Amino acid sequence: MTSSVTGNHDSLHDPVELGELERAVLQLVWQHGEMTAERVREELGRPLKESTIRTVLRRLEEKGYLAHTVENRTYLYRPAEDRNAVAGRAVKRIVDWFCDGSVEALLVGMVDSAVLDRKELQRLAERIAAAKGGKK
Amino acid sequence: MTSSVTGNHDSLHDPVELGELERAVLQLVWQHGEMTAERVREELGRPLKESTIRTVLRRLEEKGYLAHTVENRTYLYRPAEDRNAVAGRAVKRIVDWFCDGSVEALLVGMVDSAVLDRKELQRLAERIAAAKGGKK
DNA sequence: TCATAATGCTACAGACAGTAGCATTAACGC
DNA sequence: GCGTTAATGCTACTGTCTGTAGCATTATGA
Repeated sequence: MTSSVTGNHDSLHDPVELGELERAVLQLVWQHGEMTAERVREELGRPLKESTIRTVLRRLEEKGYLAHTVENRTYLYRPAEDRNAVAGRAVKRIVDWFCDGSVEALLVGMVDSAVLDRKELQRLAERIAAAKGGKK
Repeated sequence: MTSSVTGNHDSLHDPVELGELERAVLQLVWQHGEMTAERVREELGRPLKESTIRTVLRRLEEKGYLAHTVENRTYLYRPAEDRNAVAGRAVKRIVDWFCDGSVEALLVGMVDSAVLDRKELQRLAERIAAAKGGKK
Protein backbone atom coordinates (compact mmCIF):
# COMPACT_ATOMS: atom_id res chain seq x y z
CA MET A 1 0.00 0.00 0.00
CA THR A 2 2.07 2.81 1.26
CA SER A 3 5.09 2.66 -0.91
CA SER A 4 7.78 4.10 1.28
CA VAL A 5 7.01 4.80 4.86
CA THR A 6 10.16 6.50 5.92
CA GLY A 7 9.85 8.50 9.04
CA ASN A 8 6.24 8.16 9.93
CA HIS A 9 4.88 10.54 12.46
CA ASP A 10 1.24 10.01 12.82
CA SER A 11 0.56 13.47 14.07
CA LEU A 12 -0.43 14.42 10.56
CA HIS A 13 -4.03 13.80 9.84
CA ASP A 14 -5.82 14.67 6.71
CA PRO A 15 -9.20 16.25 6.79
CA VAL A 16 -9.71 14.36 3.65
CA GLU A 17 -10.51 11.23 5.48
CA LEU A 18 -13.43 12.74 7.26
CA GLY A 19 -17.00 11.98 6.45
CA GLU A 20 -19.75 14.49 5.95
CA LEU A 21 -20.99 14.44 9.48
CA GLU A 22 -17.54 14.49 10.95
CA ARG A 23 -16.67 17.52 8.91
CA ALA A 24 -19.82 19.30 9.93
CA VAL A 25 -19.15 18.65 13.58
CA LEU A 26 -15.52 19.62 13.32
CA GLN A 27 -16.48 22.88 11.71
CA LEU A 28 -18.95 23.64 14.43
CA VAL A 29 -16.32 23.17 17.08
CA TRP A 30 -13.89 25.30 15.14
CA GLN A 31 -16.53 27.94 14.87
CA HIS A 32 -17.60 27.97 18.47
CA GLY A 33 -14.29 27.34 20.11
CA GLU A 34 -15.62 24.76 22.50
CA MET A 35 -18.76 22.72 22.64
CA THR A 36 -20.53 19.94 24.44
CA ALA A 37 -22.12 17.07 22.60
CA GLU A 38 -25.52 18.45 23.44
CA ARG A 39 -24.62 21.83 22.00
CA VAL A 40 -23.31 20.26 18.84
CA ARG A 41 -26.49 18.35 18.41
CA GLU A 42 -28.55 21.48 18.71
CA GLU A 43 -26.44 23.41 16.27
CA LEU A 44 -26.42 20.62 13.75
CA GLY A 45 -30.12 20.74 13.35
CA ARG A 46 -30.18 17.20 12.15
CA PRO A 47 -32.34 14.60 13.87
CA LEU A 48 -29.53 12.64 15.38
CA LYS A 49 -29.30 10.87 18.69
CA GLU A 50 -26.83 12.18 21.18
CA SER A 51 -24.94 8.93 21.18
CA THR A 52 -24.31 9.52 17.52
CA ILE A 53 -22.86 12.93 18.17
CA ARG A 54 -20.73 11.61 20.94
CA THR A 55 -19.38 8.87 18.77
CA VAL A 56 -18.43 11.38 16.14
CA LEU A 57 -16.78 13.64 18.68
CA ARG A 58 -14.84 10.77 20.13
CA ARG A 59 -13.65 9.69 16.70
CA LEU A 60 -12.60 13.22 15.87
CA GLU A 61 -10.58 13.24 19.03
CA GLU A 62 -9.05 9.88 18.23
CA LYS A 63 -8.04 11.28 14.89
CA GLY A 64 -6.38 14.19 16.54
CA TYR A 65 -8.66 17.00 15.47
CA LEU A 66 -10.25 17.62 18.81
CA ALA A 67 -9.34 17.45 22.46
CA HIS A 68 -11.58 17.56 25.45
CA THR A 69 -11.57 18.63 29.05
CA VAL A 70 -14.03 17.55 31.66
CA GLU A 71 -16.05 20.30 33.19
CA ASN A 72 -18.36 19.18 35.95
CA ARG A 73 -18.71 15.74 34.60
CA THR A 74 -19.34 17.07 31.12
CA TYR A 75 -17.03 16.80 28.15
CA LEU A 76 -16.03 20.05 26.61
CA TYR A 77 -14.54 19.59 23.20
CA ARG A 78 -12.26 22.10 21.64
CA PRO A 79 -10.06 22.15 18.53
CA ALA A 80 -6.73 20.44 18.89
CA GLU A 81 -5.41 21.96 15.71
CA ASP A 82 -5.69 25.17 13.83
CA ARG A 83 -8.09 24.74 10.98
CA ASN A 84 -6.04 26.60 8.45
CA ALA A 85 -3.02 24.56 9.29
CA VAL A 86 -5.00 21.38 8.86
CA ALA A 87 -6.31 22.65 5.57
CA GLY A 88 -2.80 23.56 4.57
CA ARG A 89 -1.53 20.07 5.08
CA ALA A 90 -4.48 18.60 3.28
CA VAL A 91 -3.80 20.82 0.34
CA LYS A 92 -0.16 19.98 0.38
CA ARG A 93 -1.05 16.35 -0.01
CA ILE A 94 -3.19 17.12 -2.97
CA VAL A 95 -0.50 19.25 -4.48
CA ASP A 96 2.03 16.51 -4.04
CA TRP A 97 -0.21 13.93 -5.56
CA PHE A 98 -1.66 15.84 -8.42
CA CYS A 99 0.60 18.74 -9.16
CA ASP A 100 4.06 17.31 -8.68
CA GLY A 101 4.38 19.40 -5.58
CA SER A 102 4.04 22.65 -7.39
CA VAL A 103 1.74 25.05 -5.67
CA GLU A 104 2.00 27.27 -8.67
CA ALA A 105 0.66 24.57 -10.91
CA LEU A 106 -2.15 24.15 -8.49
CA LEU A 107 -3.14 27.77 -8.57
CA VAL A 108 -2.96 27.74 -12.32
CA GLY A 109 -5.20 24.73 -12.26
CA MET A 110 -7.62 26.50 -10.03
CA VAL A 111 -7.83 29.34 -12.44
CA ASP A 112 -8.17 27.04 -15.39
CA SER A 113 -10.97 25.14 -13.78
CA ALA A 114 -12.75 28.35 -12.94
CA VAL A 115 -12.38 27.59 -9.30
CA LEU A 116 -10.39 30.69 -8.73
CA ASP A 117 -10.91 33.91 -10.57
CA ARG A 118 -7.92 35.43 -12.22
CA LYS A 119 -8.64 38.75 -10.65
CA GLU A 120 -8.99 37.19 -7.29
CA LEU A 121 -5.66 35.54 -7.80
CA GLN A 122 -4.20 38.91 -8.61
CA ARG A 123 -5.51 40.46 -5.46
CA LEU A 124 -4.26 37.48 -3.59
CA ALA A 125 -0.79 37.86 -4.97
CA GLU A 126 -0.75 41.50 -4.01
CA ARG A 127 -1.94 40.79 -0.52
CA ILE A 128 0.69 38.14 -0.12
CA ALA A 129 3.36 40.42 -1.41
CA ALA A 130 2.17 43.10 0.95
CA ALA A 131 2.12 40.83 3.95
CA LYS A 132 5.81 40.29 3.53
CA GLY A 133 6.90 42.13 6.63
CA GLY A 134 4.61 40.21 8.92
CA LYS A 135 7.09 37.88 10.45
CA LYS A 136 5.03 35.53 12.49
CA MET B 1 -8.43 -0.27 -37.18
CA THR B 2 -11.53 0.43 -35.29
CA SER B 3 -11.62 3.32 -32.97
CA SER B 4 -14.55 4.29 -30.87
CA VAL B 5 -14.91 6.60 -27.96
CA THR B 6 -16.66 5.88 -24.77
CA GLY B 7 -16.32 8.93 -22.67
CA ASN B 8 -18.84 8.84 -19.95
CA HIS B 9 -18.45 11.68 -17.56
CA ASP B 10 -21.37 12.99 -15.68
CA SER B 11 -20.32 15.14 -12.80
CA LEU B 12 -17.38 16.52 -11.02
CA HIS B 13 -15.69 14.19 -8.65
CA ASP B 14 -13.03 14.88 -6.13
CA PRO B 15 -9.70 13.15 -6.20
CA VAL B 16 -10.07 13.05 -2.51
CA GLU B 17 -12.33 10.10 -2.74
CA LEU B 18 -9.77 7.98 -4.45
CA GLY B 19 -7.95 5.14 -2.82
CA GLU B 20 -4.23 4.57 -2.86
CA LEU B 21 -4.21 2.30 -5.83
CA GLU B 22 -6.63 4.41 -7.77
CA ARG B 23 -4.47 7.44 -7.23
CA ALA B 24 -1.37 5.61 -8.31
CA VAL B 25 -3.02 4.42 -11.48
CA LEU B 26 -4.49 7.79 -12.25
CA GLN B 27 -1.13 9.42 -11.87
CA LEU B 28 0.44 6.93 -14.20
CA VAL B 29 -2.08 7.69 -16.87
CA TRP B 30 -1.63 11.39 -16.36
CA GLN B 31 2.08 10.88 -16.67
CA HIS B 32 2.05 8.75 -19.76
CA GLY B 33 -0.81 10.33 -21.57
CA GLU B 34 -2.41 7.05 -22.53
CA MET B 35 -2.02 3.53 -21.36
CA THR B 36 -3.39 0.04 -21.62
CA ALA B 37 -4.17 -2.02 -18.58
CA GLU B 38 -1.19 -4.17 -19.29
CA ARG B 39 1.10 -1.19 -19.44
CA VAL B 40 -0.26 0.17 -16.20
CA ARG B 41 0.37 -3.11 -14.53
CA GLU B 42 3.96 -3.14 -15.67
CA GLU B 43 4.59 0.40 -14.54
CA LEU B 44 3.00 -0.12 -11.18
CA GLY B 45 5.49 -2.75 -10.24
CA ARG B 46 3.08 -4.25 -7.80
CA PRO B 47 2.11 -7.90 -7.99
CA LEU B 48 -1.42 -7.37 -9.08
CA LYS B 49 -3.56 -9.35 -11.44
CA GLU B 50 -4.63 -7.70 -14.62
CA SER B 51 -8.25 -7.97 -13.71
CA THR B 52 -7.47 -5.83 -10.71
CA ILE B 53 -5.92 -3.16 -12.86
CA ARG B 54 -8.81 -3.25 -15.25
CA THR B 55 -11.28 -2.87 -12.43
CA VAL B 56 -9.45 0.16 -11.16
CA LEU B 57 -9.28 1.67 -14.61
CA ARG B 58 -12.97 1.09 -15.14
CA ARG B 59 -13.83 2.69 -11.84
CA LEU B 60 -11.67 5.66 -12.61
CA GLU B 61 -13.55 6.06 -15.84
CA GLU B 62 -16.88 5.72 -14.07
CA LYS B 63 -15.77 8.47 -11.75
CA GLY B 64 -14.97 10.68 -14.66
CA TYR B 65 -11.22 10.83 -14.39
CA LEU B 66 -10.42 8.70 -17.38
CA ALA B 67 -11.86 7.96 -20.78
CA HIS B 68 -10.96 5.20 -23.13
CA THR B 69 -10.86 4.47 -26.80
CA VAL B 70 -10.72 1.05 -28.34
CA GLU B 71 -7.71 0.42 -30.49
CA ASN B 72 -7.69 -2.96 -32.15
CA ARG B 73 -9.80 -4.53 -29.53
CA THR B 74 -7.67 -3.05 -26.79
CA TYR B 75 -8.69 -0.35 -24.36
CA LEU B 76 -6.56 2.72 -24.38
CA TYR B 77 -7.14 4.85 -21.37
CA ARG B 78 -6.34 8.51 -21.30
CA PRO B 79 -7.07 11.35 -18.90
CA ALA B 80 -10.53 12.84 -19.15
CA GLU B 81 -9.56 15.84 -17.12
CA ASP B 82 -6.58 18.01 -16.59
CA ARG B 83 -4.83 17.01 -13.42
CA ASN B 84 -4.23 20.49 -12.23
CA ALA B 85 -7.84 21.38 -12.75
CA VAL B 86 -8.90 18.36 -10.78
CA ALA B 87 -6.50 19.29 -8.05
CA GLY B 88 -7.81 22.81 -8.16
CA ARG B 89 -11.35 21.70 -7.51
CA ALA B 90 -10.25 19.39 -4.77
CA VAL B 91 -8.46 22.23 -3.10
CA LYS B 92 -11.41 24.51 -3.49
CA ARG B 93 -13.49 22.05 -1.58
CA ILE B 94 -11.00 22.01 1.21
CA VAL B 95 -10.82 25.76 1.22
CA ASP B 96 -14.56 26.02 1.39
CA TRP B 97 -14.79 23.56 4.21
CA PHE B 98 -11.90 24.60 6.32
CA CYS B 99 -11.05 28.14 5.43
CA ASP B 100 -14.39 29.76 4.89
CA GLY B 101 -13.64 29.91 1.22
CA SER B 102 -10.66 32.12 1.66
CA VAL B 103 -7.73 31.00 -0.42
CA GLU B 104 -5.68 33.57 1.37
CA ALA B 105 -6.42 32.00 4.71
CA LEU B 106 -5.40 28.72 3.23
CA LEU B 107 -2.06 29.99 2.07
CA VAL B 108 -1.48 31.56 5.43
CA GLY B 109 -2.30 28.23 6.99
CA MET B 110 0.14 26.52 4.72
CA VAL B 111 2.84 28.87 5.78
CA ASP B 112 1.93 28.54 9.42
CA SER B 113 2.02 24.79 9.29
CA ALA B 114 5.37 24.86 7.57
CA VAL B 115 3.86 23.30 4.50
CA LEU B 116 4.79 26.24 2.40
CA ASP B 117 7.84 28.34 2.85
CA ARG B 118 7.36 32.05 3.20
CA LYS B 119 9.97 32.70 0.57
CA GLU B 120 8.38 30.26 -1.76
CA LEU B 121 5.11 32.03 -1.29
CA GLN B 122 6.80 35.27 -2.20
CA ARG B 123 8.19 33.88 -5.40
CA LEU B 124 4.83 32.43 -6.12
CA ALA B 125 3.11 35.74 -5.72
CA GLU B 126 5.55 37.36 -8.06
CA ARG B 127 5.14 34.69 -10.63
CA ILE B 128 1.41 34.96 -10.44
CA ALA B 129 1.53 38.68 -10.77
CA ALA B 130 3.76 38.29 -13.79
CA ALA B 131 1.56 35.75 -15.49
CA LYS B 132 -1.21 38.24 -15.71
CA GLY B 133 -2.06 38.13 -19.39
CA GLY B 134 -3.67 34.78 -19.86
CA LYS B 135 -6.84 33.45 -21.29
CA LYS B 136 -10.22 33.79 -19.72
C1' DT C 1 -13.36 -23.44 -36.49
C1' DC C 2 -10.22 -23.13 -32.74
C1' DA C 3 -6.97 -20.93 -29.94
C1' DT C 4 -6.04 -16.63 -28.04
C1' DA C 5 -6.45 -12.34 -26.18
C1' DA C 6 -9.21 -8.97 -24.88
C1' DT C 7 -13.21 -7.42 -22.25
C1' DG C 8 -17.71 -8.00 -19.17
C1' DC C 9 -19.70 -9.40 -15.11
C1' DT C 10 -19.65 -10.68 -10.39
C1' DA C 11 -17.95 -11.25 -5.89
C1' DC C 12 -15.86 -11.02 -1.51
C1' DA C 13 -13.30 -9.24 2.46
C1' DG C 14 -11.67 -5.33 5.14
C1' DA C 15 -12.00 -0.47 6.46
C1' DC C 16 -14.55 3.25 7.64
C1' DA C 17 -18.55 6.40 8.48
C1' DG C 18 -23.31 6.95 10.01
C1' DT C 19 -26.22 5.65 13.35
C1' DA C 20 -27.64 4.16 17.64
C1' DG C 21 -28.77 1.10 21.86
C1' DC C 22 -27.71 -0.22 26.33
C1' DA C 23 -24.69 -0.52 30.49
C1' DT C 24 -22.33 2.06 33.88
C1' DT C 25 -21.09 5.49 36.92
C1' DA C 26 -20.87 9.73 39.50
C1' DA C 27 -23.24 13.84 41.53
C1' DC C 28 -27.13 15.91 43.83
C1' DG C 29 -31.16 16.20 46.47
C1' DC C 30 -33.92 14.17 50.24
C1' DG D 1 -27.57 6.29 52.62
C1' DC D 2 -30.14 5.88 48.48
C1' DG D 3 -32.31 6.59 44.48
C1' DT D 4 -32.87 9.57 40.30
C1' DT D 5 -30.68 11.60 36.73
C1' DA D 6 -27.40 12.95 33.60
C1' DA D 7 -23.28 12.10 31.81
C1' DT D 8 -20.06 8.83 29.72
C1' DG D 9 -18.19 3.93 28.02
C1' DC D 10 -18.68 0.14 25.32
C1' DT D 11 -20.51 -2.35 21.47
C1' DA D 12 -22.75 -3.13 17.25
C1' DC D 13 -25.04 -3.10 12.88
C1' DT D 14 -25.45 -1.48 8.18
C1' DG D 15 -24.03 0.52 3.88
C1' DT D 16 -20.53 2.08 0.94
C1' DC D 17 -16.10 2.04 -0.96
C1' DT D 18 -11.65 0.02 -2.28
C1' DG D 19 -8.43 -3.66 -3.12
C1' DT D 20 -8.36 -7.78 -5.14
C1' DA D 21 -9.54 -11.24 -8.19
C1' DG D 22 -11.97 -15.29 -10.68
C1' DC D 23 -14.54 -16.84 -14.40
C1' DA D 24 -17.60 -16.18 -18.53
C1' DT D 25 -17.86 -14.25 -23.00
C1' DT D 26 -16.66 -12.63 -27.34
C1' DA D 27 -14.17 -11.11 -31.36
C1' DT D 28 -10.07 -11.87 -34.28
C1' DG D 29 -6.78 -14.05 -36.91
C1' DA D 30 -4.62 -18.30 -38.66
